[in-house]
Amino acid sequence: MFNKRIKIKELLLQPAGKKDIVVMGWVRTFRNNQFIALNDGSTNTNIQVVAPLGQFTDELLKRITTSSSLKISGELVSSQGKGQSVEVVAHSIEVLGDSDAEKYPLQPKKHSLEFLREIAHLRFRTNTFGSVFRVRHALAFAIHQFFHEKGFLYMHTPIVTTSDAEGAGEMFRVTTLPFDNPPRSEDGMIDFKEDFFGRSTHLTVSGQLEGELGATAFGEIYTFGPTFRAENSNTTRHLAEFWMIEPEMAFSDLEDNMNLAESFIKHIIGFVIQHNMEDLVFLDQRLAEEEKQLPADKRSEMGLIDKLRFVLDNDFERITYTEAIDILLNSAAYKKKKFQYEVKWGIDMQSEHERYLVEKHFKKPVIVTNYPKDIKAFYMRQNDDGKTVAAMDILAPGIGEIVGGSQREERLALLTQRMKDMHIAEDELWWYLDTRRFGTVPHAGFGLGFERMVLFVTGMTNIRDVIAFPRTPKSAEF
RNA sequence: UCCUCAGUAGCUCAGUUGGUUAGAGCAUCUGACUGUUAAUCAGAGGGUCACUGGUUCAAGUCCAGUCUGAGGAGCCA
Repeated sequence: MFNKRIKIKELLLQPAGKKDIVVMGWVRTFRNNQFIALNDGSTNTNIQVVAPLGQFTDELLKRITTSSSLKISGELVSSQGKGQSVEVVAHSIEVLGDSDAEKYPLQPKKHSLEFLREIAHLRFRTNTFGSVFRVRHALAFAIHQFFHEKGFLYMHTPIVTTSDAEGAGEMFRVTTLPFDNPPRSEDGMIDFKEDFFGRSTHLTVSGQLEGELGATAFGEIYTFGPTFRAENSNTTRHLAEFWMIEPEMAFSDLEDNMNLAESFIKHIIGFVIQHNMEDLVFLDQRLAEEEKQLPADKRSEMGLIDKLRFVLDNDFERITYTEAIDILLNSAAYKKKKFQYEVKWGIDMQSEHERYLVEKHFKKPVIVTNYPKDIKAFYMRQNDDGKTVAAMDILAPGIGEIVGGSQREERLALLTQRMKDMHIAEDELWWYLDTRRFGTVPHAGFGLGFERMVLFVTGMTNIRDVIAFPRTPKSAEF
């Protein structure tokens, strides 16, 4: 067996004196021809490996370069140096893989995030991305734990879909037709009957409609999978391929939905605080360092960890859309004409309005409910006032909309009327409407953009830095 | 897609009014040193100034277009 190693995270907790230790990892720095800072990705803290002078040949020592991979056997001793309490004295050093220092792009120095994006295949070997992706993993794990413990069923909804009815955004087409000379029907249109699935297909923009099918049988389900939008969005908050969590609950209304969303967000933040404090401390310091370069009024009032604790310890503010508009209309910012866009009942709130509510007025996450029906999707349940729907968005400081959800319209007649009004073809969604034909129930759900959650928890500011291999317009390297 | 800004060594950047052979720090290489903490000290190598075209006696510098990146907006999660 080759892998008899101890992970560095575990090794650092061991008392000095332990013999016959095997560690493997990649070299971060090699100082003084003696001291190797070795990292294996289990933690940002390196183990210091000491190669006593004279015990190893120059030929071997020359091969210990940044990011070369080593297998070290030795003994754990208390360190004579100041930076660490224990270190490994090497008895043997085996170079598993050389790394040509002249060609290796990462140096033991600070790199810009933009540069690291260009070498996304290697950026995991930096402290920042080490922490980000360990936190990302912990969040994913906590999500499954939360829903599992609540009795939700993890449902895998399809990636390739046939319905383009939801209108959640532009879609990527999936086809095997030759695009230089596709088959055409008599009217000159491309004949998708000849295509692989015998019809037009796309990558999914949401698993919600299929999720509702699951919820109306299992009661409570969630999805957690990749989602695709072919929008030409070039922002720090948008990806063409991103991961989304979409729970759906039968026998639930809008309030149940809000309660679920709030406890869900608190659970996963709590999990990371409990299990990833070392990474959070690093990210907290990184953010503080970053913000030093900003003008004073652009800096956040709280550090990263304080912000997460604050979210955990406080109830989210819950207001209706109508109340939100009133707050905006009565705000000093409005009266001083600080808003670029008009404020009046019926508008789809702009980023500046959401930011005002979250960052200036309430200074915490805000759940806005009961939006005008004209700016929301067809499946949202109509309220008795005839003007609004039972929708809810959760707005987070620095990120904006992090959750979008609603109670769904369970009444067939009202749902089909709404579809007619919005020119959505009923026959394409016959299977969806069957849930309302056979034992319909009040139900609700929401979607949470996973990467936006990772942004919030890590304090990173660009969504391309919290997914391993970002897909954005004109960019799909790796 | 729109607006703004940027692109000079492997990285981060400087480059004056358009004027001789384009600079610095870090990294790399060579040597010295050896309990270092992004080690230190000395020396060396390293450039299609994003690309294409234009103006000019002369362009890294001015103009136009293209590409790429960043920030903001829209769309949204």
